[in-house]
Amino acid sequence: MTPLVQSFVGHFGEMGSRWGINRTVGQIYALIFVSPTALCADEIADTLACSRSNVSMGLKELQSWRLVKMKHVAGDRREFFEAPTDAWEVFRTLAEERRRREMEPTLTMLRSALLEEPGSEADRIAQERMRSMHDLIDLLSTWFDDVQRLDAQTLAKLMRMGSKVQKLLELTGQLKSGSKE
Amino acid sequence: MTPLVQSFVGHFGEMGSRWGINRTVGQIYALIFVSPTALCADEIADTLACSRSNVSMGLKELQSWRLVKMKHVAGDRREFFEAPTDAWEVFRTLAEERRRREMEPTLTMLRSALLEEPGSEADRIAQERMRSMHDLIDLLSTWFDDVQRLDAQTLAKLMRMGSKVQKLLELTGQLKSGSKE
DNA sequence: TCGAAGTTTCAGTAATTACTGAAATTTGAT
DNA sequence: ATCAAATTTCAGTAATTACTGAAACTTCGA
Repeated sequence: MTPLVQSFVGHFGEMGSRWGINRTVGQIYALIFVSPTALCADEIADTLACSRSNVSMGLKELQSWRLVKMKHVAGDRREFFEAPTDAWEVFRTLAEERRRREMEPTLTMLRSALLEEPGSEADRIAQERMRSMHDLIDLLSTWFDDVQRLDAQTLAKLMRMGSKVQKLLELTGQLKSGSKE
Repeated sequence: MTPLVQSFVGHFGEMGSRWGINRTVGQIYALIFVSPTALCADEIADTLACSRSNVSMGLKELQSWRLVKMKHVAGDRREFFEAPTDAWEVFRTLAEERRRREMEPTLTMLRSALLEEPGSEADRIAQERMRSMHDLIDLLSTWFDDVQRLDAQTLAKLMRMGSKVQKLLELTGQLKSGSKE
C-alpha cells in the first residue's frame, strides 16, 4: 500500500463504527474501491494483515450491501472483487439499503401500533406522535424510491439548484394556478 | 408504561445499534418522544429499569444530537427533558448531525489526499476515484445545507412531487433555453 | 472419484462498548 | 458558608461484537 492508499484505508477503518460497519469491513471496502484491478481475498488479507476468514466475512457483508461485486477471471479459480466506481450508483445503493434496514422495520412497527386502540389519554397522545413520525418516514421512504429512479445527471442538476427549487415550485404553482396546495 | 408505549420503546432499543446509538439511548429517546409531559431522569431510570448514571449519559448523548432538550419547572430543582415533536424539525436535526459526524471528517481526509502528488499509476487511479467520491459527498453536503433552509411545507411539496421533478426540470430548461447544462 | 486449491463456518478468545454503583461535583435555598 | 437535593464522573464489571485458526465444505481438473 502506498501512503496515499494507506491513509484512505485507515480513515475508512476508523469511520467504520460511525457508519455501522466494523473496522475491517471499512478497510476492505476502501482498499477495493481504490484498487485499479479486482482483488482476491488473499491479497486483501495480506494487505490488511488480518485473517483470511475475517476477509471472507467482510466480503459477505459488503456484498449484502451491494458495495462490492464478484468477478471471475478466466483460468483462475479464485474469486476477485471490485467496487462500482460510479459514485451516484454507490450513493443510491447505500440510500436504498439504509432505507430497507433502518426505516422499513420502524414503519412496520409504527403501522401496527397505529392500529391499536389507545387505552388512555397518554396512549392517545403517544399514538398521535407515532403517527407524525410514521407519516414523515413514509414520505421520505417513498421519495427515496422515486428519486432513485432519476438518472445521475438529473439528480445532480436538482441538487446543484439547491434551495432555488423553492422558487421553481412557486413558479409552477402560478403556472397551473388553482392547484390544491 | 402501557403496552403501546412498551412496544415503541422496545423497538427503539432494538434498532438503536443499527442507528448508531445504544439500546438505552434509543429507549430513552422513545420514552421522552411519546411522553405527554417532560420527564426527569429518575422517572426514566425507573421506567426503563436501568441505573441513574446510565440515564445521565444517555441524556447527554441525546442532547448532543439535539434530539431532546432540557426544561426547567418553577419550584423544582430537577431537570426535565422533552423531545421536539415536529417531525420535520427532528429530521433536519438528524440529517445535519449525521452530515457533521459521518461526512465532514471524510471530506476533510479526501481533500488532503487530493493535494498529494501521486507517486505511481496506482496512486493516480486511486486519487481519481477519491476525487469522484469527494465531489459527490461535497455536492450532497451542500445540498443538505440548502434544503435545510427550506420550510417544512415546501420540502413536503417537493417530496410529494417525487420523480415528477424531472419533468419540471426539463420544462425550466426549455424556458431559459441556452442553459449550460 | 480423488486430491488440491479455494472458500466458509464456527467455537473460542480478544477487543470493544455498555452499564453500574459509589464517590465527587454542582446547584440553589437558607 | 452550609446543607441537602440533584447530577455527573469514573473505575470496575458485564455484555456485546470482532477476530482468529482449525475444521468442514465446495469446486474443478485429472
